[in-house]
Amino acid sequence: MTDAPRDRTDQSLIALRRILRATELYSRDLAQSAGLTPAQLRVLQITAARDGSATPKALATQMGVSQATVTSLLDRLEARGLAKRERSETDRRQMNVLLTQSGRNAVSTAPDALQQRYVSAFEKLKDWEQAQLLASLERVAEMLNADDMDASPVLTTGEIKGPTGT
Amino acid sequence: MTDAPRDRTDQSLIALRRILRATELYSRDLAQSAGLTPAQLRVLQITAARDGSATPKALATQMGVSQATVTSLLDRLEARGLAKRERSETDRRQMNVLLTQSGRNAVSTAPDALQQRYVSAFEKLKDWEQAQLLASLERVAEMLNADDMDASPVLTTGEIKGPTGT
DNA sequence: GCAATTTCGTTCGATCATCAAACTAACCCA
DNA sequence: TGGGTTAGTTTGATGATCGAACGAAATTGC
Repeated sequence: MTDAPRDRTDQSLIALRRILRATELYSRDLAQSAGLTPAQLRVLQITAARDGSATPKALATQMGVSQATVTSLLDRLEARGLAKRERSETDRRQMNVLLTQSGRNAVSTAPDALQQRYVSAFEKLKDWEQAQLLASLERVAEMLNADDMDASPVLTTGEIKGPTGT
Repeated sequence: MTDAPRDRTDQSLIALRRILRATELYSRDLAQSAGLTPAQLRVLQITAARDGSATPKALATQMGVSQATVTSLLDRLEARGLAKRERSETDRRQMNVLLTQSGRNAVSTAPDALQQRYVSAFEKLKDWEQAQLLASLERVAEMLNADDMDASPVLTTGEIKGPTGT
């Protein structure tokens, strides 16, 4: 009973962990090389990816942290002149987070190392290999995501799935 | 409707990010459900995986954090009776980190949710699909790990080296 | 054998991330 | 108009993380 098909499950888990580990360690170096913390860089990246504008709420949701945390991250980024806040015109409760020129610089100065490395390797693959890899990754993502974990930038009205029910 | 024939590279990156995101958010819930922080849980898990004994140095290396950080994590775990430290006999500079019964409990009480979810899905796949998925994951892990995982410098706009010399 | 060096872990001081709870301001609905 | 809801902040607390300085043990050089 040593190496049954069980083995494959384990191996795939190990591979998955290697992927996670590599990217995690990477993201730290990456942020550091831009003089930022991982969390701060993520705020900038997400904002940049959203066309340079985002609300704290959206950031909190997408990052999976509380709004209070986002406030504190924004405070720091603003203090360093990487982002700025502006009241929304249409809904004056909301703030629009905008990147400054410095902020945009920081984002492009810190190219996503994971992305770079991965992309260059991916594009060296043969066509059918790419297709295969893509299918596999999507499958894994599905397997992990199961339910709709919110990948959408837009806010969905409705309650927040919180395990703590009051 | 959703996607125009987007580039495969992009799509695979998106899938990869979904994987990372899912696992990251997951690991937080997971640790919390065990009354621990993610970092603390990882110390316990790594120690458990090493047969219940590890040195701070080894933990620091594997986790990718400084030794000082490990010291502080161990202080907390020890204070809560989840782990304990013992001087090594063979090399009295070293400490052996050991799990207490509580510590072992905590590890098994916090089943790796990611693992659970993934495993059950994986094992539902057809045999050839499993093989395919495994191959793909290992490939991606390779792509990310690349032999020279050194803290690569910043930018390097444009050209990207390909040290894929097997 | 002994001084110099390296390795292992800790302490200290500082910065940052993170949260919950309480709070303000704005929106919305009836 | 007022009650309920939503967006964001403030506050106070805990924890993760690091670098630098440190002590102790091992290793190396000679």
